[in-house]
Amino acid sequence: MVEQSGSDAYDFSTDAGVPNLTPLETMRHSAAHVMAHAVQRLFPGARVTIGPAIETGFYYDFAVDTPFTEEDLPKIEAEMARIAAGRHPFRREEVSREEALALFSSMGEHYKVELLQAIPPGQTITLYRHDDFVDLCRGPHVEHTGCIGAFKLLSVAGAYWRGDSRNPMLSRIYGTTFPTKEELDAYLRQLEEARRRDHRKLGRELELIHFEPLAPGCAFWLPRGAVLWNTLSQWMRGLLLSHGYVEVRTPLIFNKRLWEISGHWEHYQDNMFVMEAEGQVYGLKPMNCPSHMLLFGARRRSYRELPLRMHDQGVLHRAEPSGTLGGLTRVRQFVQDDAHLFVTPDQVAAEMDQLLGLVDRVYRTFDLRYQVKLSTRDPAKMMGDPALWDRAEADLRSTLAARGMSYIEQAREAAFYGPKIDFDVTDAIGRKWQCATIQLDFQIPLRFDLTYVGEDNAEHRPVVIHRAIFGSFERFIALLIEHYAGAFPLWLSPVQARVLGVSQRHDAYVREANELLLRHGVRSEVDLSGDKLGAKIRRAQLDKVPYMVVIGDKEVAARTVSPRTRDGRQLEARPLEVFARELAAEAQPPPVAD
RNA sequence: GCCACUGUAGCUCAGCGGUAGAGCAGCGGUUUCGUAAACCGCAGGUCAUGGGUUCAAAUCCCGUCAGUGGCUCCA
Repeated sequence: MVEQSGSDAYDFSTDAGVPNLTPLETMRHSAAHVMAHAVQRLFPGARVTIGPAIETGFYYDFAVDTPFTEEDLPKIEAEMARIAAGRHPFRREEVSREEALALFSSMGEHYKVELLQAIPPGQTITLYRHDDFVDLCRGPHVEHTGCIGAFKLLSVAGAYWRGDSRNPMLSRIYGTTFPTKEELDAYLRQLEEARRRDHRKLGRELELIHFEPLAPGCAFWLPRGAVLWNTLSQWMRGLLLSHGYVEVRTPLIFNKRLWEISGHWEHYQDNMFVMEAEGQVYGLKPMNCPSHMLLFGARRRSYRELPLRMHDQGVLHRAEPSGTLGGLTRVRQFVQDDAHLFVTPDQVAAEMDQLLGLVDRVYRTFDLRYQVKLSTRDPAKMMGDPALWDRAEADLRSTLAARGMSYIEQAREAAFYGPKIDFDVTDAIGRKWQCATIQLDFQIPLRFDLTYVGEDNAEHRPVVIHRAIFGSFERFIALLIEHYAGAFPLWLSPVQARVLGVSQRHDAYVREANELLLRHGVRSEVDLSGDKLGAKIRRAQLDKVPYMVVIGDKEVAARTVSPRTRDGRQLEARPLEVFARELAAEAQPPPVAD
């Protein structure tokens, strides 16, 4: 439901200054204090830890013997309301480290003691008090507890202390607050609205996808979902082939020895599906790169072949932990619009530029907004030649800048094998999902001992770029379903037209019109139910069919059709042939090149 | 994997210790109807699953599976 923001008001280790909270964040953070106060009144054993404002509200993590349940929330809300009504002023207090340690030790707040010990020497330590509650906190806060706005507690969750799964699990309560009741209600309504366009709900209602408990994390694609998939898959092929890619198809199952070469066996065995046959151990591929490395290395390669752009829509499997699965956004079986580019170091910048253009073209085609993240080296775990890293990171920054793309840079977030650029898209309920990704890899060519023969007749090491634009078809389609709320643009619509007769007397011409549309390549179907036209229209609307083709006495007599659009417009009657040609033309996919 | 919650007909949900219900969808019939729901009838469920408590369990307890919201993870 909520995304942890980067601005943790208690993270003393990374920010020496006073946090610069917006008024809304200040109010939310103060609400977190009031919630902690309420919790400690109701649950005297609860120990406080941290409780920041986040993008959608606030949370507070508590150490308790028995975790909170949702039934506890109304009680806590009621107690918060009492504290708010008391209008207790927030009081800031600077104390010495010793005073603070003594205070929190005496209170048994050992998590606060641990936080205190992490504060760098010389930094001012502040307490914030209201009524009889005290918390270690940098502030700022609102004037008094009456100023925390219209609040609501939303959910409980487990969360590891300091975000580390080796640490104890704390009990987190999420809440939100807004300056006015109206804004809070608007937010809650917006959450409701978002649930209506959830791809899991629409995917079922529109008969796109299906799941079975016997195949957790693996989607069935129903006929209409399969149309979506195939349409996107073909369009992507066209786009990539027109940009100098070649397509390959590679095996799903490889001998364990391949995974030992690639390093997966050592690091990611637990996330792989492993099987055995005739005494040999095999693994289902979790990614395509090793197969592509084998293909590149299968014969001598010349510099004249580079850049070599190898596309593969192969099926991948990852044994994701059960607790992380969800709808189409996190699955165990998926397909990426994957490619590996084999390039010389000199070609990196130009390839990056082409890729950024491709990514932008694709996301503009679907009106999807994305956020760009550049991840640069972590000196502690980077491998390879630092000069190569220097140049690659500089290339990435300059190509991003040259295209005028705004991005956030995340230092130390790169993989050990090279820097990367990720593109995040937000789903209906505000969660961010990584879709497109561009990753430089200096290590894998080494592991597979890949070389090409240069102009100088000597062997050279290529650089590999892993890249996907949709990311996975599964996740991308989930986001498209939510983005369009199931009302796909014509070229993607699983059903583009449905032919509806006013009465069953018109059935013969209804069938004829449908067949003509099909022959023109339009994805058309008929509604031959005995229902009245109104009911057929209603059903087509709910199915989000772009064109309803109405046929009655007039149309039969004149050999015309009367189209109605999904957005309720009634178009003028026109000859059947004319409509079929118009629709076929309008249903063409967007161009893949200018 | 960890924390919390949920699992009743294809879908949405009611029932919450006395032995299963509605609407929609489906099927049959009547109606032949011009732009978001015609009418009548029928059928459909070992109440996720395995165990336990009880005279009696969909209802209470435990295990398992799956889903949902988070946390960790996402090469």
